[in-house]
Amino acid sequence: MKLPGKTVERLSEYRRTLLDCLNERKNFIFSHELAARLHITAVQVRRDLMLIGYASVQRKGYDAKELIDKIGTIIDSDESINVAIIGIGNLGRAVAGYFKGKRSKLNLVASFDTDPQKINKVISGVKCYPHNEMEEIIKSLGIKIAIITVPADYARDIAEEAVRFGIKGILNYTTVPLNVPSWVYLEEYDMITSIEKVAYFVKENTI
Amino acid sequence: MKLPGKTVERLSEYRRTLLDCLNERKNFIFSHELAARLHITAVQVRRDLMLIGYASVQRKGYDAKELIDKIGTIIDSDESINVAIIGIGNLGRAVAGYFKGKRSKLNLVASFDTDPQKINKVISGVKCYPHNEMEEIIKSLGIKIAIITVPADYARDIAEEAVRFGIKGILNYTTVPLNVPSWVYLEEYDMITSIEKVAYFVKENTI
DNA sequence: TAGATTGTTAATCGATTAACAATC
DNA sequence: TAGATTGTTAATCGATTAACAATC
Repeated sequence: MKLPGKTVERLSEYRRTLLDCLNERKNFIFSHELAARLHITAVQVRRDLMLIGYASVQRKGYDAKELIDKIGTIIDSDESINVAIIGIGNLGRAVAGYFKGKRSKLNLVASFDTDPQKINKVISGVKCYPHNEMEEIIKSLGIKIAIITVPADYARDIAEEAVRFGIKGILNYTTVPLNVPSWVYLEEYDMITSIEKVAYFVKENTI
Repeated sequence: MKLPGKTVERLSEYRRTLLDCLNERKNFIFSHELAARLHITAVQVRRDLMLIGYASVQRKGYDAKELIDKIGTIIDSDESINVAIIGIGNLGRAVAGYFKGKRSKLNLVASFDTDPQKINKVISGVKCYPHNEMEEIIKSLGIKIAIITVPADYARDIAEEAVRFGIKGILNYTTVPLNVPSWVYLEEYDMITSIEKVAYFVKENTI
């Protein structure tokens, strides 16, 4: 089932919001409550859940536990997926932090760097391997997703290598747009763009 | 002139690509060349530039220097805008790094944290102030934009304070959706969502 | 000239929202 | 029951792409 990208993003957010609900001992939630927590509309919630074929319990709302499981069957893989962070500087460590304590289908199993100070140490909970062992480690651990947080100048080469070694999905946090073959899924995020966008709309709002 | 958000994002990217061109001593660029570097279509480039009213030099393409200036008049403010990073952990430091050496209208002038180890030190090129001086510093320096990189549990309170002290735009990197008044521009980015999205489409591509 | 490139309108695509009958 | 909530279709909105006349 190939869902719209935006729906996939929201499903990820629904799931985490529902986990919060469970922590609050709130086991059922109405569409408008879920919507309010995420600052979207109730219609959007219902439409997304319609797309994945989940129905509420009438008069009680959505069963948080059930819906969490349902979302899992849609967006998670059957087996766990191994992930690597390439470039374990400040940004890489920040990203690594998000994996800590999260038991999910996504396992952060390696990081790569060229700094001798970092190599073979455990940084932010994950072992850092030298760049020249990338091929071996990616293949032996079956790593499928790479998060690229290297300095801009290395981004293109690193991505090309990662793809050659078998990576199937890339999350690119460098400011360099990457070129990947069609069978590799690429998601790019550029912090500078975001900051400039905020500045633009602040300006427009105050005119 | 209120441009579509997506166009604003691309203008930011055009500008940086054009700066690369100048560094390569490439002073003129055709729409399809600019498009190729960003992996978008030439039509999109031309349409965006149409929206800001920039015309090419026939047969030579766009004048990089001129277009950079033109984009500046559209997306930059007249005066510089002061920015603060709230929470100078790994992510905060990574973001701070993007400001280094960039001479733009956006000045990173302060960071805030509660860790006594960090307070009153210069971290990643910017002085870190204690959390309890936020009001004073935001007001005295006229800080207009806050980048929030604190742990999730503090996000809501920090945002509420920032808004109360005069912040007009927020870039939220925590996983907590924020509630802000309508006159504050809010941009949110959630790394977990992005990673899960990549995992979903990798799965769908390989089915 | 012929071919490449452009700016702009119209058409298409995709995502959000409005409307509403059905349920409890 | 009356009111709240739901799932789903149709309408709207916004963004991208196709089409094309104009320029050099």
